[in-house]
Amino acid sequence: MRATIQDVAREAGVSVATVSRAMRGMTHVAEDTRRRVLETAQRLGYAPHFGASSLAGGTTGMIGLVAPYFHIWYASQVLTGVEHVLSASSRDLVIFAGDTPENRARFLDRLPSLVTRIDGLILVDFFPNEDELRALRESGLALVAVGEELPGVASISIDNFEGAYRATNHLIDMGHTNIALGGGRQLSLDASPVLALRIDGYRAALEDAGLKPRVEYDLGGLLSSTGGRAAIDELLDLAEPPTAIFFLSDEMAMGGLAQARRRGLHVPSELSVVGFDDHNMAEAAGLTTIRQRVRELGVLAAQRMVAFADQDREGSHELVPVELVVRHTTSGPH
Amino acid sequence: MRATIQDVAREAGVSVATVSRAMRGMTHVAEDTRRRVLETAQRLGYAPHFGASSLAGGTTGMIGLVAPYFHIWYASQVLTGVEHVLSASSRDLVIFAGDTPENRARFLDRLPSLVTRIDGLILVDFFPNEDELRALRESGLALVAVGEELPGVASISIDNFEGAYRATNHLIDMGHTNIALGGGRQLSLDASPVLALRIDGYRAALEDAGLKPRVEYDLGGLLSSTGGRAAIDELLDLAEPPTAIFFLSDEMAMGGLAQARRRGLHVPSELSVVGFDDHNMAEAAGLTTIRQRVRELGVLAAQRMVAFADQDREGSHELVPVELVVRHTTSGPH
DNA sequence: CTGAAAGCGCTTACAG
DNA sequence: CTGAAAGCGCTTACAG
Repeated sequence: MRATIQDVAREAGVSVATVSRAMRGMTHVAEDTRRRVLETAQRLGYAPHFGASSLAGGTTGMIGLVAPYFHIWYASQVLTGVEHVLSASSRDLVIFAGDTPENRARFLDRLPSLVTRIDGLILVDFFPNEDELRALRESGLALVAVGEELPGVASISIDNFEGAYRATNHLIDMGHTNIALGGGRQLSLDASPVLALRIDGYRAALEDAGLKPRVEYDLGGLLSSTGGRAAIDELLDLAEPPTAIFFLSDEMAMGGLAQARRRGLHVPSELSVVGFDDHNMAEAAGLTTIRQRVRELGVLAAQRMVAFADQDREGSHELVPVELVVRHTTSGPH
Repeated sequence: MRATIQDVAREAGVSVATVSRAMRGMTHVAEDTRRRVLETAQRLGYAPHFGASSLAGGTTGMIGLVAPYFHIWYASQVLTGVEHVLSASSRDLVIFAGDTPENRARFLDRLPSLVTRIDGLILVDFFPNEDELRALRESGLALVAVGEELPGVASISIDNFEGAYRATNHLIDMGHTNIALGGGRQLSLDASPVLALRIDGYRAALEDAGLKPRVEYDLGGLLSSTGGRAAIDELLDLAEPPTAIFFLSDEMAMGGLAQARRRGLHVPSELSVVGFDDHNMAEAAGLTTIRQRVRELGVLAAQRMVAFADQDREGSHELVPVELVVRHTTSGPH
């Protein structure tokens, strides 16, 4: 049988109220009493009943996190960052996947039932529309968004525009004028403000250098290694192939790198390649890329969430800087 | 204000007991009544209070999962598999990281308090020692282990021995006799039965083919891309370099591939390479490897856990088969 | 600093 | 099929 607060109270010769106070480190408990209670609890293997605490206290100490997936590099990095902070402050993490539209809808439907399960919710790349955002707000949960700026809610993201600008600029600095964008031709940009920002950054860099973006240099393909392969194939079919390509993600870039090699295109002498992410395989691939410290996004989000417990919730946006990492896939054009 | 079961009962003109039964789909409720209750609940936006339910009912509908990390390929794949199944059966997933010895200890210490938070626990690559296993058992939580066989607990893993055997055998079939093992010189094998099994598989394949394992062919390095680089460097320093290498993981193999290329060693003509995992970047790299369907491990574990709710818990071990995927990094020796 | 008591919102026998 | 009531194990004013 589990020991209850009653058992501890009896054994320690105090009331349950005192046990409750002592266990939670509240003030106004004599040191002597506290010691005795803690000792007794330890001896009986007592741990408060979670449900009873949350019913009586109104708080759960659990934080939720929704992300599209967990098996992709980005989300898994955020997850680890969040987990570290939360476990250090002895909160637990409940995760929800919102991969398909149905799962998202189901998740949103469950919001009312989540309110008694978690104290706050971290949204990773959630990109809610107005209705969804309203539902989220009305839930009353503490909210932190990572990966996007959400009006009125605390949010954290990297500077996507700046990252893409720098990647492109690095290529321009090396003398390239014909620079393609791997993944630039996307089906639905509305769904991902992140990609839209990167594409804008690429364009801005070109324009600031007096270069004209060319439609045929916006290459298709998903941001995966398969997409990178497709982009390279498309590039090789161009009448005037570019001398450099900026891929919107490292996985895509690495897929592109492999395909370029396969098709006999030497990198960087015939084609310079820049990625985006600094994926954990990027160093091995020698890939020049934009490093985004994703784990840190998770850390900051969790810290923000933990801070909510104390002070009140402010909805400001925080931008984490990115960094250009030059490795071996870029050089001047020949 | 949240609506409570009282509110619904009053509005629907029934008792709270009836609301409770109707909401949970229990039998012995008139269809008419149920409809009315559900409608009212819907209208009031009622959702049962989680803490109250678990306090009164004794069950939480939450499942825990511990893994060393979540940002590594393997764990994140398992996680996604588990999440899919659990969310489909409307259970929630709470995650715990046991990366450092301190975190493991902390996690184990919290076991008594977890009992009222979760109904069951999925252990991913946990490798508990006897004491830890006893603590786990005594918690009374439903247990499922993935990645290892745990005496007396339901467990699921791939056939590590067989996978390594096949990888090595593929190399032997192609005519290689000098086959190195990337990652074969590990510091502490006790900690990872998984690696021990793979190493055994490699040795067994050699011996079955009448080949002698050579100590100097057990290459050091962690199972990461950095480790792969180190292994290749070590290999190139050997007096009689092997013509093939089996890496204990794909990330390691990909790191090795990159380093081989950098040092001017052509794959596969000068060195054949086989990995283990079928990591999502392996296809792009053209890497011949052993595919382990990790996501499926997660699916099976979660299904097993869900089944526990109904029937009783049986502690059998389930082996998920692996598969050799031949791509472009292997050929005969020259 | 400490205790008695109400209350949190459910579920579950027990009757009917 | 339905309801009244006890009970789950805490926390929190309120007194003292």
